[in-house]
Amino acid sequence: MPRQSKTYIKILEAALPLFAAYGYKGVAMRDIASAVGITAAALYNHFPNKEQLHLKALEYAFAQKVENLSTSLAETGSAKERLSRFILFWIESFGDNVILRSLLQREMADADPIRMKLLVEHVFQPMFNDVEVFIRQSANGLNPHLLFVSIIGLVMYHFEMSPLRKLIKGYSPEQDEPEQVAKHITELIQHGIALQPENDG
Amino acid sequence: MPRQSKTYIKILEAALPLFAAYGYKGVAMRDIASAVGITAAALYNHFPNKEQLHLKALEYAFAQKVENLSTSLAETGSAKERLSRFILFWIESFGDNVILRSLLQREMADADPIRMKLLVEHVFQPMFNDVEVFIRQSANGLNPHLLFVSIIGLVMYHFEMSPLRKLIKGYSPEQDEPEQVAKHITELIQHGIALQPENDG
DNA sequence: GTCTATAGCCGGATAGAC
DNA sequence: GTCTATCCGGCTATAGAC
Repeated sequence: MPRQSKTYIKILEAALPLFAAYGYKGVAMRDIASAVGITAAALYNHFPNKEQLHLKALEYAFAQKVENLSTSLAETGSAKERLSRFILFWIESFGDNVILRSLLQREMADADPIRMKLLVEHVFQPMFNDVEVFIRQSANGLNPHLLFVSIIGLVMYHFEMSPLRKLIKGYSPEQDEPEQVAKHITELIQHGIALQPENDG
Repeated sequence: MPRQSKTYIKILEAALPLFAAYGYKGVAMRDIASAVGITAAALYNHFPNKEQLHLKALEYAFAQKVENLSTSLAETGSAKERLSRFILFWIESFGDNVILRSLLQREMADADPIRMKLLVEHVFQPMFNDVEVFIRQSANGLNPHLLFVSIIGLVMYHFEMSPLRKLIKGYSPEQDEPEQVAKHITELIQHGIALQPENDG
């Protein structure tokens, strides 16, 4: 395949933070162009239209992540260790990374079929494959699919809610620390909240 | 305060599903007007501009929900029952309701301070107040704020991911049933996933 | 491959008749 | 309070010179 030019990559990398912050419709071709240092007309030498530029940018952002998957989730260590690694990987890859997290957030809201397929192929399917066996043997009776979604949601929502959570009374900044979030989630998933047992039959 | 006219309410109710589906920038004043059955110019007899219409629509959508809060979360029953009621309330109010869920999703992505404040005042703060005591006494050592976010995230993400989850291998439609999701979440929060204990000290 | 200039369209908002 | 008509700005995309 033909090697991508340097400008091509520069465009993708300039576009990603803009799409993340303002959404597809909130970003003008002029905005991307000026972030790169060229004019809007020049963009059309590299992409046929805005939609394709957006799609290639998403692909560029998420395809890179796949490579790190299998290596960082190698099947070693205790169940507890592997769970911790999985959670930490999500936090570092998609939670604590404002750009990737916002892109994911906006894509799920728009729910465009083509982009959903892209995300499943590059992120969620490989991820699910890597943890399915682990999840299946660990979870006592819990459906693997549901549990997969639960763990991801547990991670992502802490970061998605960060602009809002700060406004709830009693908030303290330490709750935004990735380490605190990771610890909390790991603890919760492993043991639950231990309600006072009344009739637990 | 002056009573809102019938058309005023009709406009809000016509606008909400549009904003939910296409986002603020994805909806034109002409779109809202034609959904109501009037012209765009007529909208300006009721709202000064698009931004205010949007804000009033959000307020209308979420303010209604507050009233149901305290009644449905009355402080009766066992801890387990109250947890179940809380989870079920979120699922029925914001998860299974495509419009409210999508609105929330898009607002959190945009993170506009004024709208964040609106959501906190009308939804999250009252909700947190209602469950804080309950959460505090139940959770052994877990931070109430973090746990509050965890429970909400656990609920919401199942629904936010629904357009994407269908594409992951091994998906079955029953996983989308609100009852299944509720059961799964309640079970997970209470007991965790029960990893093989190795050194749990 | 980038520029300037511009076509063509769409969207928010206003003016003024009814 | 709603209409028609219209202004104006911003946007995607193209044409053509360099």
